[in-house]
Amino acid sequence: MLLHKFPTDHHYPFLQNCPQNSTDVFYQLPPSTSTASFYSEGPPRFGTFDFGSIMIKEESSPNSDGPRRVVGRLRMPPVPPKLKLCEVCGHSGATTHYGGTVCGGCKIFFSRTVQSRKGFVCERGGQCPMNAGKRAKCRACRFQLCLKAHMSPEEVGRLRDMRLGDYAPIVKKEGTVVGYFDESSQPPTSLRDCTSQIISFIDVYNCGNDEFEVLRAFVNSERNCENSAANKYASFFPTKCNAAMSIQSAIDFPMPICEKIPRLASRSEKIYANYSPRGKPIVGDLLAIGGIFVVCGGAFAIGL
Amino acid sequence: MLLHKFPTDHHYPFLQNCPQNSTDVFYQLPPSTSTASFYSEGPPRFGTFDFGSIMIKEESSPNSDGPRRVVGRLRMPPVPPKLKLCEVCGHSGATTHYGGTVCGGCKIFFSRTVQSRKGFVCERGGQCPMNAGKRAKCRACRFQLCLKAHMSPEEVGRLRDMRLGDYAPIVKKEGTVVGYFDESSQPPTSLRDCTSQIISFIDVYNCGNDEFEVLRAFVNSERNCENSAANKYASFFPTKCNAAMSIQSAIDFPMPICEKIPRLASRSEKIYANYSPRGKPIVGDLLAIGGIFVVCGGAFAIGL
DNA sequence: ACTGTCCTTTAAAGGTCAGG
DNA sequence: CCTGACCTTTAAAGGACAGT
Ligand SMILES: [Zn+2]
Ligand SMILES: [Zn+2]
Ligand SMILES: [Zn+2]
Ligand SMILES: [Zn+2]
Repeated sequence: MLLHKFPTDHHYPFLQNCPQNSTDVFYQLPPSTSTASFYSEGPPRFGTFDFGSIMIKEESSPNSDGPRRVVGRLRMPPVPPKLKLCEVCGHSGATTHYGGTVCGGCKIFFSRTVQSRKGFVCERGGQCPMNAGKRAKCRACRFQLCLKAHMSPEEVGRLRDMRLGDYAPIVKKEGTVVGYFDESSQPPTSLRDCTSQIISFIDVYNCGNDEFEVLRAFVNSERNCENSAANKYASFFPTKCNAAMSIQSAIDFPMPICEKIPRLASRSEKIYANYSPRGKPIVGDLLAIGGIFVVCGGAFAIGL
Repeated sequence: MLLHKFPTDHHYPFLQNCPQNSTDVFYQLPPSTSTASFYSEGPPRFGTFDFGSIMIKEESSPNSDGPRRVVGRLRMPPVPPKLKLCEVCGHSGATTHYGGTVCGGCKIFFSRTVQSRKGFVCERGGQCPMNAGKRAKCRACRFQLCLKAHMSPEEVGRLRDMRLGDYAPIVKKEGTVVGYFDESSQPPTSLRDCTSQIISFIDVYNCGNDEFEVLRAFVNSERNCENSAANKYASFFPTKCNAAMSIQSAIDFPMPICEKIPRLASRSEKIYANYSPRGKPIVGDLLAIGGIFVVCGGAFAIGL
């Protein structure tokens, strides 16, 4: 039996009922005050209006029976944790991860899947039932549900990219999850299928010169194609890098825009570069061949 | 000219130089290792490949002269901090706050300005010089520069809203900073001007049913209008709250959608609600009068 | 090798308070 | 009052490790 924490990370064990009307109600002083952290001392008390360690600095009408005004160190008011359900597996205690409201297990599953650059194919038609017990049964269906929950592959690696100074905030757009296939459709295995997918993607977003979206299309495509033909084609090209090219340029002048970097690079910079499907870090994973891009970082090639 | 759409600068600074080959290079062990935090001991050393407190768990060929493989606790590699300049005042050491790259002073200035719901008018034509020494001289110009730096008023209060469970991630759109006036234009004082600004805004975003965008328009407008007529009109209406209405509904059936809440409420929940110019928390600051909305939370009314 | 829980670290929001 | 340095708190990313 696995242990489950409710909720996973953050518990706000504080008052549940807030006053209901707007007549002036001032905080009553607790019998004793301390400067210790409000959040770290003693068991939580519910149903009462307990402000623990509020520091009193000023009082009006100090010995009247009327309300007293509390000024000074007022911590953010406690709120009961709203237990949300994981949008992938339905598990309780979900919080926001990579753009979706998911549990800790689905969080780490998504992160690892994106970083490994693996693609999965459901063996049962792409309609596997998903719950806390069955979520690990089919990785293809689980990942598809992650995407449907609006988890963003490009969020994986954000923290590393920020430290390297290469992070640019993601501008979310409506209907972001495009380019992945429906779970009901078969993954493409032909060059034609992949190409049309990319074209559709570019069409939808009208962003032919935006490398970021291009990368997204590749990452998406990668996930749905056979991992064969590997890096066979990489050796045909020189290793000079140039990712600052548009799709049109790549089509007009097919050329490699990176070299392959092994999955487990030997220098940490390379490892991190390999992890990030966004901006600078992705450089090292793309090739343009014959007018189409080929993702090869994870021993992968579209069609061909 | 009323509307000013700021240019979007989402550069994706792609690579200039990539490593040229992928020969295996393994980490060399440092002379001594410790389990203390890599980040907390001593100044970071740059330009060398120093892994500080890596815990060694496994080595291949332990006493050969060849490369050694390091496995286990690998901390994120240190990177030199990139000192950025504040986009408002030019001060060094800026980091990301409310969507802009600004210094600590401009961060807190922006937060307080948004929360106070005050509007400023430059007394010198809106072109005041701005640097670390002069930034406090003109709040109008400073705030305008904050907006130009893409700081978002709706980011203020995000943390409080998340704790209350009312936070919805902001979907950024192109040219988000619309609805504020140029510093070179005069703030509107007529109902006509304000209305046309709002209409333009709705036009641009095609989001007539999106309360969030409506609120943004109001906050923007509020900042550029006379703070007169105060809450005069609030008393004309009952105090029932209802923010779940569309613009069209408000125009078709003018009605109050909130009650006024005093600036310094006596209950912390209301204080926080009053702080947040976004989503649910704003309830308490809006009135619909005669088909137009009026922001009155901070003793404010549009035109009229 | 994959999973999931626990824990650390990071970026950024928010609170405090002395100085003006 | 307003300002800004300094500090705390939060949400979420990332790392580690034991279980399977
Ligand atoms: Zn889940
Ligand atoms: Zn399946
Ligand atoms: Zn500044
Ligand atoms: Zn000015």
